[in-house]
Amino acid sequence: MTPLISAERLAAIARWSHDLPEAERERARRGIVEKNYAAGSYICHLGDRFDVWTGVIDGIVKLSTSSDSGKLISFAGLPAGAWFGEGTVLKSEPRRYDLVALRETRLALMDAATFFWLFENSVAFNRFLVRQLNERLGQFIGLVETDRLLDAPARIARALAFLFNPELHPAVGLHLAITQEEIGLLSGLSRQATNKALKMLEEAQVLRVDRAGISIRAWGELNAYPMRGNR
DNA sequence: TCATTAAGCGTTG
DNA sequence: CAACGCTTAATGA
Repeated sequence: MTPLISAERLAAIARWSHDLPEAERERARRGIVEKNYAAGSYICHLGDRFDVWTGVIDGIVKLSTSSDSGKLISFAGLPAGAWFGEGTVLKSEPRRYDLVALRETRLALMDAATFFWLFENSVAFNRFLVRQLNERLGQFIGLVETDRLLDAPARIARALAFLFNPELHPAVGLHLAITQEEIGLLSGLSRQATNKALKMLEEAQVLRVDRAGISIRAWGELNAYPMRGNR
């Protein structure tokens, strides 16, 4: 049902594992199982205990929450190669948002004991964690900025820049298979608004829209959008 | 009034 | 068959 991850697969989706000495890498592997989730299904709900550090093998995971009034808020999408949840595992607290599989998704789940063992014993692992947290911090600062701009193309650009981030998601490359509907779900926009904004971004030469996917020329160009004046 | 959305449907690759 | 474009009716600012 939930088999241990193979060494090959771990190498393919976990960039961090490459930097670990063989013994540590094997120890990590034996603490990771694979699990499948159907499209649209919840991986966990806000408030749930979900004490695993999680890697995306395949598919896309959406982080979202709803306010008391029922308004939906999407944070980020996590594509293949992303690892997340270190915050909640470290603090051993309930999840602060819902996790939804946007499409058929396969996850790698590392149990908390293994995570803490690496945290206590592996220099390489900690180096990865610091780099990842630092990269995320920069992303979330940008998120606040675009939240106040409330500009549809800018919001889309931000969501896509997160997905394409080479530091966090090295597996993604310059092309990402994602539908416009999924992009809309991630950025909290309708399908029409998403389509319109994507065409504007295409017009601005920051990306190319192809069937069931998005291509970018360089991550920097996407991440820099919008470049109006000095603010 | 004008803009935006979800839903349904036709087209297409 | 799924992604996308287009139309339409509802919603609301």
